[in-house]
Amino acid sequence: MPEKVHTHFGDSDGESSKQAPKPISDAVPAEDGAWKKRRSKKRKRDEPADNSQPRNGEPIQAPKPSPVVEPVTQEPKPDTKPDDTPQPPPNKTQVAKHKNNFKPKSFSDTKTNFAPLREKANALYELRKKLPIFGHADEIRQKLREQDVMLLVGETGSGKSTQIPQFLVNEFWCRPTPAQIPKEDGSTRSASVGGCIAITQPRRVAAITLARRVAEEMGTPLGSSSPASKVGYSVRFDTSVSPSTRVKFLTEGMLLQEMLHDPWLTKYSAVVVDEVHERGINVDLTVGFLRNLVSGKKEGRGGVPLKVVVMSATADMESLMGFFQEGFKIQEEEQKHLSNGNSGEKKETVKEITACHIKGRQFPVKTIYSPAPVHDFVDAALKVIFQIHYKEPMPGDILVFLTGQETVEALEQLVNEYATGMDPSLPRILVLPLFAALPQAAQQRVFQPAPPRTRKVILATNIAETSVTVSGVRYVVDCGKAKVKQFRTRLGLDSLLVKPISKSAAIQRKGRAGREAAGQCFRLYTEKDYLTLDETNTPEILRCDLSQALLNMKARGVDDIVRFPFLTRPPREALEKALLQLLNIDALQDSGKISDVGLQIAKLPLTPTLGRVLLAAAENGADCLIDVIDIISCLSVENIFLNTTSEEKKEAAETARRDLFRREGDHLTMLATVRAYASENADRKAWAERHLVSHRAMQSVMDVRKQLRSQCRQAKLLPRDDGRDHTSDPAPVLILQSFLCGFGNNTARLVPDGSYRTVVGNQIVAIHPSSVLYGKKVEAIMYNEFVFTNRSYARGVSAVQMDWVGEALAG
DNA sequence: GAGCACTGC
Repeated sequence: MPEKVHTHFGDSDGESSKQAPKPISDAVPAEDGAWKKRRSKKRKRDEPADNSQPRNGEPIQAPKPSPVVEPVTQEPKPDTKPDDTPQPPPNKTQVAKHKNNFKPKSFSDTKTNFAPLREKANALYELRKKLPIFGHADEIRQKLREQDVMLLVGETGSGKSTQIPQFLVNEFWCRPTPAQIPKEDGSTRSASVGGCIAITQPRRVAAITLARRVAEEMGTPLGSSSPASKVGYSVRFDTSVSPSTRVKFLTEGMLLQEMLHDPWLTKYSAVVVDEVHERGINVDLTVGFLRNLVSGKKEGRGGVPLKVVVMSATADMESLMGFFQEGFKIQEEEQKHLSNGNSGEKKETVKEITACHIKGRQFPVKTIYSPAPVHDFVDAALKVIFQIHYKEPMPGDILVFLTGQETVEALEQLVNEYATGMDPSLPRILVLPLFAALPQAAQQRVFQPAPPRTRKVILATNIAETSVTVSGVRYVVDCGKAKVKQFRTRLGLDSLLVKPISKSAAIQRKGRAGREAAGQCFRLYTEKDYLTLDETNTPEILRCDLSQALLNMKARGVDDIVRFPFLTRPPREALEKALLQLLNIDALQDSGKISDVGLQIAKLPLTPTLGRVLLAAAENGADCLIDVIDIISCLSVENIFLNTTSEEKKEAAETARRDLFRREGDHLTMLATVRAYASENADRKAWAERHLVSHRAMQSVMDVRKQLRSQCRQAKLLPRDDGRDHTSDPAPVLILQSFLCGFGNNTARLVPDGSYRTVVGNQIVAIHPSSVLYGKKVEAIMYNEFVFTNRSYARGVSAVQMDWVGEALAG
């Protein structure tokens, strides 16, 4: 019997609310967790026929003009006479010389006429002047003339990501500088150092969007569209730069990759590290290497300084300050040590790290806590959604943060159910789910404006916290939880668990309500609970398998891992485990130095284990390698098989996929799928739809495959001109044995009670239901992933023989 | 009987 539900949400800010909350619809569920019982009638969500989706699974992008143009509330300040006005267009003769195959992008029509670009830039300049950061331009320039390291806290909406590079690009220190660089034999060579600014981003879309925006603001074409382009970007599978590039946006991974070849970053005068607060493992490595660079002697740069700007949205700058100061202190002590006894020498001025805090432009967001602890946040969210809908004026969409697909779909169904019983005089409700596994076209619906008299209710996972901005949101409902992946060193297994978020994540979620107007954030937890949350997110470096990070460091000559400047030092146990794993796959010599195998693996865009598999396959011949590359490509993208959620489709899917399934397991099934997809020359998209295979995922697979093949050709693991179609039958035994070279530890054998137990550690493990071997009993299995969700699952599973496992483990 | 979010010459 549905009870009458009253709004429990008090107003925590002490501001008196205008009126007492009204009771909301009678039609709100009574029992806790009622949604859990409704899961049986899930509706289908298969990849729709749509040709407009971007290629290679590029994350969704809101169709908004730019990531930085914020609503303007203040009067423009008097003109500050900046010296970074848009550049005059480069002369036409220069452009005309390069007539051949520049990828025409959005600037194709302006290849020889930059006037429109300039006009646009001039118009944008008016907007730039109003950004909160704009008034700080001179201060920032001045500080960086004197110091090499700057920490910059810029709240959301401050404009830091687009403006900082433009403030700096015309500084005197930002020009290419002739330098003498010592060679190994003691002589020197002349080279030019600097001239470019790099700005790192954690995500690909962000790097590309920002580059596009800054190019517009600077009145220059983007990337490779013209040789005169001053702004470019570089992300995996897509690099767009020109000989004149001065400002380059890149992903952190890309900068790390560049550092493998150019450890002194000689192209750059400055590196701007953006979004440090997100603390992905790549950003930790980046700042570690950068600290070594700025506090060292810079011999590889011929002494030319590198400016480093570290930017964050949260004010936790103290640890970063200490981090860079420690680097300078160590350097100073070393110098003191060297010049010992020479006390008359003038002491160099102590280097300082400057800091700058820029207020953001956000509208106020009122926080409303739950007065009592919430047991079922799906149920609580349902009530709050209708409370908002009944009480609050239009317009104003609602963004609800949930933990995963399951809770999103459950709440979706509930909201739709109760919305049908609503008073028809009320505005309608449009429920839109949003999570990464959702097909592109369904994700795009979130960005379309709501029909008239309709309120959008977006039910999202963490994807909406950082990766995606939805406009129109004035109300945020935050369940206070998120799924977090945690690597457990001792068990060698990943867990995906629902955990409370951090304060800074809670603030981030709340901020999503104040981007366009004043908003409200309903927290489905008490204020007391909020106060007990961690300040910041746990850095990824404490939560993941470190073997790839360590191999990266070793490949850059960091032999003593313990002395590496970690922003947060991982526990010794985790480091040791990673070292052991690298030793196991022969990536390291017994001395701890990197081996030739290790060096080869480090250059591959793969985890060390997958890299090892690739090298092992190469030893089994080119045919085997070609096949293993196909499989590895599948393993390094999202699931290639679509979920078949509806009953009718399920049977059709089984039939359609039957010719792809291989009894050897998931690996050979993936191979069959890639081969069939690749040999489909007529219409791959239709083929994918027929077989319920994700076309988006397969496009990424083809990108990775192409990249890996080309790298293997370069490394002479594959013959140069292997243009011919690969048609020989696969050799399952060789393929699986190659995989065992990397995954020998990821094996389990069937025990008499019918369950599988790991060969190393004797732990119980179940085959994941997504596997073709689900429910099958074989002598032994090898798997790519060992994950704990509700129980321990092996994912990416193939049948193997125990004697192969023995051989692989014996080395 | 199941899928937080990112990323890589």
